[in-house]
Amino acid sequence: MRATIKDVAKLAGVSTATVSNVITRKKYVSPELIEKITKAMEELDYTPNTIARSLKVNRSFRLGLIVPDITNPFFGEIVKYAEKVANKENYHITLCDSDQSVEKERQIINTFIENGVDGIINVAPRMKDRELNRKRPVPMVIVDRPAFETDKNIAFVFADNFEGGNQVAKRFVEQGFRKFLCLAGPVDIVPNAKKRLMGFQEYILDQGFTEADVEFRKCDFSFESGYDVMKEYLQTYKKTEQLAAFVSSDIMAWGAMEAIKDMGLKVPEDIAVIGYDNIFFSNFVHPRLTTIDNPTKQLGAMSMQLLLDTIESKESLKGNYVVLNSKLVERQSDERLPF
Amino acid sequence: MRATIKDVAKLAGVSTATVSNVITRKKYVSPELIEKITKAMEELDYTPNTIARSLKVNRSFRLGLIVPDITNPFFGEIVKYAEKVANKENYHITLCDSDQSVEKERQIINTFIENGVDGIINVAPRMKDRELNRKRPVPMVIVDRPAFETDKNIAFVFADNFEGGNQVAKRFVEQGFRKFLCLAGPVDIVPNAKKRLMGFQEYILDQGFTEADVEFRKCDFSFESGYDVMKEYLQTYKKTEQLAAFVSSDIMAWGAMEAIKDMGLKVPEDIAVIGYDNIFFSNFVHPRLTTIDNPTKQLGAMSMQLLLDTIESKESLKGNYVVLNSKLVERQSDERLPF
DNA sequence: AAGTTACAGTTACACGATTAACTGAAAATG
DNA sequence: CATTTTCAGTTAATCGTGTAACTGTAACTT
Repeated sequence: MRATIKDVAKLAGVSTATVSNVITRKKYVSPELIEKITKAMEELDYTPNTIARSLKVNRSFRLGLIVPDITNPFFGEIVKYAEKVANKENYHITLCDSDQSVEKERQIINTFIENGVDGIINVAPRMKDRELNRKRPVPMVIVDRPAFETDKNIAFVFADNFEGGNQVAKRFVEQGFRKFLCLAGPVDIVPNAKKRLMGFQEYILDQGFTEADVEFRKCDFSFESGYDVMKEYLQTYKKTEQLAAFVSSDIMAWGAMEAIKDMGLKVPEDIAVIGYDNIFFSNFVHPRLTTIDNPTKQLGAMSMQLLLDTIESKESLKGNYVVLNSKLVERQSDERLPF
Repeated sequence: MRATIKDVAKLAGVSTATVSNVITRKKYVSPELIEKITKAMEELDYTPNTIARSLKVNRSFRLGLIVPDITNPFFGEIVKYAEKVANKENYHITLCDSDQSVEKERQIINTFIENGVDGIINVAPRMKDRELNRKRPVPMVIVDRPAFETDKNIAFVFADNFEGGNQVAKRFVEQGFRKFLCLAGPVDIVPNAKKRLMGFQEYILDQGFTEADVEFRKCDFSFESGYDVMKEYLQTYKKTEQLAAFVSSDIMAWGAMEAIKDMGLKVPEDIAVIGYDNIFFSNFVHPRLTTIDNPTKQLGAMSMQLLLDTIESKESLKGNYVVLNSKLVERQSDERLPF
């Protein structure tokens, strides 16, 4: 049986209050007693019962973390860095995978609250803004997704995806491309997917190109959809000049590049490709994928820091926006060549 | 403020015991009271305080999960499936990333126990057998790693990596290769890395080949080490016939294939490659990677099921071994060609 | 020296649930 | 009808902490 604070108190010949005081360091205890108590704790292999403490102080030192798919290294990285800063401050993470289902997301949030987490980090939620902003008894920070401003104890940490789409377009235009395609993500469901597309389109149109110069197709961010949609697009494609394709997630871009190869075309010679996310392995697919670096490390670390700061300060989140920068990382998949 | 069981009892005009009984369904309560109490719970938006319950019943319904690197999709998949079965039985997962450090692993286990988890799943631990087998107050199941038999409330779920290495060798030999290389993982630290190598070597030697026919190099399972070690190997490499390379993790194999390309050679024309793990994306690198399917789904699901079963039955784990099968998945990276 | 202050350490209650032991009225028994 | 049994529901203890309120001694004040 595990030793309790009473056992320690008895062995050390003091009251439980004194033992508690040496553990929490909230009151002065004489050096001799500290010594005696410490010895007793060691002898009994005592370790405080966190659950009992949680009940008493009404804090669990646990944080709930929701991701759409832990299998995706993009989310894996966010989790990793978020966890790093949580652990440094002695908080623990309860992870749940929502499988991209709004229903599950809802249910996860509820059980998190029942389980008494001190805060929630919700990565790329699929919920509608309105539901997201519902008042909850614990602070929640939303990662990788903007929303309309609010003050319901919630905050947002995300990269500016519109600007990201912009950068891609700028790059293509500056290199002299004149025919554009965007394989967009699920623009109806994922706000960032829409932002990427809009940033891309707007820049190009601003440069004097016409709607006919910049086509787009809807996908769902998965490898398969990148492959399928690109393949279908290429059925009716006639090469007249080098096409510039913005495939708005790396995983999807890998799929699109496979489709291009399978159709007997080459990247970048026939079709230049730029992705989005900068997943680690994108540096190693062939050709190395030019992409927008989505700052996972900062997304994870900053959102967690923000959450912990508000928990520790006992203040409320105030609907703050933390907007991070993305930058283009130039590799080989988008080289401009004589056609 | 959150409503408590007392508030519900008062509003419904009954004792807290009765409320508790309708929640836990352990005793008969008349339909009328159930009705009244349910209404009261709804009105107050009551939800039981899990922490208080945990303290009382000495169960937290939380499980600790340790992985070496959550960024690696191989571990991501294990986590995903483990979590799925845990949630189905209303358990929650606390995830920690050990960053492959034994010291962190040790510390994580300790805080898990302090935090009162009901059980621990330790994926691919880096600890030595002896420490792993130390008696602990909670059951622990070890995933993706064998160990010497023991009965200290511990169990093991893993795939037979020796047999996996065997299959790779068999495949190569049957296809008619006669010159072999193995880029092995960290054989001193990770038992499975050693098993893969041994399974590979033994089969080949059993077929009458000599030690000179089958070289090996030590790596650390990372992309970079696959790249670096292969590149270095190729410095002194003279092509005299098609080489068969077993690169014992997919991620490492991607690196090795990049190195091969960078050195002006081709896969599989000059060097055939087989990986290990069957990470999702290995189906999509170019050429599609032939590999051993490491059954992540089963590893995750079965280990969790085993853990939950013993927790629910209040029995102890008895050092059981659950050995899963792996199978070769044939793709394009190992095609045998006229040299 | 009497009265006040300071303070190390203890007593006892609270956190929110579960549950063994109890109560008392109705039903069953002979 | 008297006695036992049954059982829905209550009372009160308990889980392992933290902490406000209290105690008693020693030091300080005047």
